Amino acid sequence: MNAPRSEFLKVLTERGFIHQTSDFEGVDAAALENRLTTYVGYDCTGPSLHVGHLLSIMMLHWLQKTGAGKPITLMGGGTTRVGDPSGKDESRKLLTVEQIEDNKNSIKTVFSRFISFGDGKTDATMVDNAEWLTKLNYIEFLRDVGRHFSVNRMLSFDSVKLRLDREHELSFLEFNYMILQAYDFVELNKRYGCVLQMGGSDQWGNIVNGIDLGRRLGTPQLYAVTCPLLTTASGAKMGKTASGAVWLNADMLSPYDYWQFWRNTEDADVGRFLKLFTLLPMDEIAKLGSLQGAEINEAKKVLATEATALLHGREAAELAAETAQKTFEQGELAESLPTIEVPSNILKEGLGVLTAFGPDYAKLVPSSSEARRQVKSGGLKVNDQTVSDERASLGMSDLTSEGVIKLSFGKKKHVLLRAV
RNA sequence: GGGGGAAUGUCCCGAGCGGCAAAGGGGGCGGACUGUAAAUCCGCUGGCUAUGCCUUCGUAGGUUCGAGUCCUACUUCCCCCA
Repeated sequence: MNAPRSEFLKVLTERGFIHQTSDFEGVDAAALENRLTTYVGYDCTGPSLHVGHLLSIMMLHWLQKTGAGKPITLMGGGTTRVGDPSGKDESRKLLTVEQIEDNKNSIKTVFSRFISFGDGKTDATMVDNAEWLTKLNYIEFLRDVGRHFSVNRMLSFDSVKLRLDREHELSFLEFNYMILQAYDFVELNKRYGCVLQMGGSDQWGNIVNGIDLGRRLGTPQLYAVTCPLLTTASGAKMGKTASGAVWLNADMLSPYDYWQFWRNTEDADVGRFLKLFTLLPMDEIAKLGSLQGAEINEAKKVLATEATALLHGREAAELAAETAQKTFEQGELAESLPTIEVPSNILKEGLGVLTAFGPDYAKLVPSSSEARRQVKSGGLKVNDQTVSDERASLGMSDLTSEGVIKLSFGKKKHVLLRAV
């Protein structure tokens, strides 16, 4: 792999986005000529994307910023009805068409934070593969596209092999997923002149299938670029918190919690994440990354604020930083912590601690039983006092002078109950 | 087509003479130590209106006071013989 000549690949390479490329020089050349129309596909399996998707979104961001080409965000309105078997042990429950539509609309909102849409040459476009996939005619499709796929070869792909090796069911429906994704690539080439597909490294096989299909169907040369699968330095899959995935939609995960997620990055990951998830110049990142010992906390704060600012805006990021500073460094009560409203008449009657921490109110623990266990191990606090009696109840007298009750789970997770 | 084996706690792997909320790991969570880090050590790891009740061992029935455990059928997978 020679040094890239295009700004686009230079940025991607030095920031650590690239896992594999099908033809580095080819992509480089297309980027130099600013004709690197590129797509990334997003399934509509959930109501929000999560940090795992962020890498590919950032790649589209750089694509646009360096002027290398036009970004296309492909919503998998059609493919989600089939379900990608990659990396999963079991097939997902089939989502209804309505659910998929809802998810799609909810997911869509995030992209405009990172790339700008419009009609200009490098403005991004959003398309939905339901547009063409739902209109396919089975027999025609088999004859035109299906004949180019070898089942022998399909069986050798990891996404399929994993299921077979583990003796798990793989339905014919899912087996078709890679064919549809390959077809998407070709279709996007025809419609938009798209020549590059990017995605996570688990998508490599699917993307290469698209390139092969394109060659057989006579498209210009297509390319693949994949980014590494995100793991933390200690090997854990990245993107999970106590309360689930690290969502990108603000209504699924507050900017404060999002900031916290980045703030808790492992030491060894700080430099890498700054390169991937912020737009800070490389020399500044190098400076931050070289901090040692406790000083590295400063770099983590920068990472948290910059990453949050990208997604939720500068103002929300700084508020989150400030909230964290009050809560963690000054030990004060920050009123900007995530807040749950509780009708005052419920407080007057007394609200059981277990219930208050549970899924009906603070949502800090998933069940009363879990709350009970946490009381035993000293993990729950009310107004910074460890809860020792699981039968205690919260009342109006627990309200602080600010009119709230601070509930804490562990050392890091805090929620305010506010009487209304 | 015939014969033999397997499916376990809805994160994963995996023990389980008929008395089982079910051994042991991994992962996760909490506590201690720290720097809101890692490593290490300790505890927890089905739900609930909770000294009790309810739901869990591929699916559906059956035997039994009692079934993850025995029987029958079905589903899926693996191995051997054709």
